[in-house]
Amino acid sequence: MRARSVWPVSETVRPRNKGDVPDDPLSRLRHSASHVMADAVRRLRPNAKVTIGPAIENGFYYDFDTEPFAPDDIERIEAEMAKIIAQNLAFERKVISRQEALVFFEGKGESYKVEIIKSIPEGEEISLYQHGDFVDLCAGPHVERTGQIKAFKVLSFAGAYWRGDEHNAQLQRVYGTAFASRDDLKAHLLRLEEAKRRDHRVLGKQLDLFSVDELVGPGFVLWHPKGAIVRGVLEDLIRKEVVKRGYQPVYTPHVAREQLLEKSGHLAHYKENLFGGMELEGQRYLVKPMNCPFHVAIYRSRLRSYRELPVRYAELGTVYRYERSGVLHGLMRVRGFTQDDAHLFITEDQIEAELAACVRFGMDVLRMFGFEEVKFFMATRPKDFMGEIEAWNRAEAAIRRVLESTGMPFEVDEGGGAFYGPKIDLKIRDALGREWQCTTFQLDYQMPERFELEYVAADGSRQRPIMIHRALLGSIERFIAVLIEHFAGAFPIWLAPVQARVITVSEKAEAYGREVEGVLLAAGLRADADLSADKLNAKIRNAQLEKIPYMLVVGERDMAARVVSPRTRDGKQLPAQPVDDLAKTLVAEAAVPSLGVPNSKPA
RNA sequence: GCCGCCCUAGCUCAGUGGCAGAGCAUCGCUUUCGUAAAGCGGGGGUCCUCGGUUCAAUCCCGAGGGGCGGCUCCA
Repeated sequence: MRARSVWPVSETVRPRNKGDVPDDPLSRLRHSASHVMADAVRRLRPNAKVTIGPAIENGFYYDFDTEPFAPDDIERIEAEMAKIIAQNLAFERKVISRQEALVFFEGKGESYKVEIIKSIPEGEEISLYQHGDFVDLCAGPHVERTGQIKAFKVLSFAGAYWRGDEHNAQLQRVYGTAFASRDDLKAHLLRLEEAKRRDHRVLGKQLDLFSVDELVGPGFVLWHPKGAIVRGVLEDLIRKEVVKRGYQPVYTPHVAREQLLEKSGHLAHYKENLFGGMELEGQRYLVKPMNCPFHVAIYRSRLRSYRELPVRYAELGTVYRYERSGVLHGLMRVRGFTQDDAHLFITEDQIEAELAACVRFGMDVLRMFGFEEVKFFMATRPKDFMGEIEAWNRAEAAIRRVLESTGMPFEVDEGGGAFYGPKIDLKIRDALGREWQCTTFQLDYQMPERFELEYVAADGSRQRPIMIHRALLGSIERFIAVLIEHFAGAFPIWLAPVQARVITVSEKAEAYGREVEGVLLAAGLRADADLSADKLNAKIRNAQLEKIPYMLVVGERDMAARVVSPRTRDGKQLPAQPVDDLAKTLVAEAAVPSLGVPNSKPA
């Protein structure tokens, strides 16, 4: 907003102490850029009301109450910002009383600012920041002068709700970013382009991995043959590892009576996410949103002894959850997905050993994909929790001990737990430095209680087991999306839908090409042959675009010498060699990694 | 769900209130070729759906469907 008078110069760059306001130089720069942007928008649209404009992880945004922006507003706002920056105005800070602040912003008609002031606790300092004519309620800190903002960019517009609540006014958000140098900005914009290039939705189409069909329904994934191979490899791997570690595979139905989910508590806590209620013969049925109640049903199918605990049921369970249409996103956020799920039924004194084994298992699996950098998170009791606080405290203490015993640093996500128990989450870091949470281990005292699960203890008494819900990859769909983006579509050979393609130089080598393909297939490799009338260069190009790890060129020369001329997708040509030799090499290289032995390099 | 933008050939995308276009792919023919696109020719469209305005709608308006960017990293 404009002020006629300029505040007396006081401290400029001084943050007020407030825990969650970041105060690194870059955040300061970006927050200052957001003020400049707000000023620019106000110059273009004097009636726009300002709200908030924080620095965020890779830039900043500012929310306005104004008419929606159009794409070409980006340039206009940038041009206006450039002027403000060229003026090299000083950022000035002033502390005023609550009353002065209210009068000032009410006078400007800045109702959002008034609301913010009213929400500031009594006794806290209220400060204004001004550059030129633009004054904003702001805790700071800021840079000294607008001229210090040397590299910025307005990125996009979006709708956002006041205070993030959809019951509140719809605001217009402008996203931007700023960096200390033009080179840094350029690098960031390149990263954004790279992320776009790796978008699993784009690659999924290009590589013919999967699709989502309007007729089938949004959020429901169709796995094409090539995507199905990737998924199959993952599922086989999980099935094998799970058995090695003492789990028992089970299968459960996709639909169940409403009572099951009522008993599990899902109906009460998950109602808005439940898919399709149907009524048949006077019974109400629901599509399963989680596997746990079904595994519980197996557990309670007969009396259990302490001797058989821990009981570990594993299932690649497909679940359906209704997600609001606006949040669906490729394979990342869908309405039907498969979890590499498992439920462990254990005694209280098995908690630590089992959780520790889970953590090891998770780390081993993640390492197979080359995810070495893993962060640990502990999520504690949320607001809408079920059960007794004492049980929660015991569970949280156990989790803490396990995490501490691993020697790995971990962060605590207060209130981030599920409604039935606290959890451990693992986050991986992909080739672009983005973090993804896939692996999760959740302790649950509630479900056994609700279903009155029991086991007979050594002294003959009936005791209640504790459950651990765990998923390593999480949702297979989402995990594959992460893999696609991590590898930029160039899967390591053990995951590649086609591992080797035979490319004939001309029709003259067709029969030999088929023979070579046969040898590869017989060796257990996923191979095919391009016998089309395309020229060699075109065939190579197609194989490159499909990101096939090995191309085996066969022409008359190779045919005569009974060899193949291999080329890798990195563009390297390997010496011509007998097919059997190469097949052996490839089989070894394509072996599915096991026990945490990595066999993957990110693209 | 909400706000904005988008929906044209299998794919990527031009375009117009009055015959609907390109490149790639596909099909046919020619070429028989040595490491990232051979040449020529043919076929291919309810311009997302429904309704309205108009002499006339792919285009303008409305509703619906689908997609994309977002929707508290708080003054």
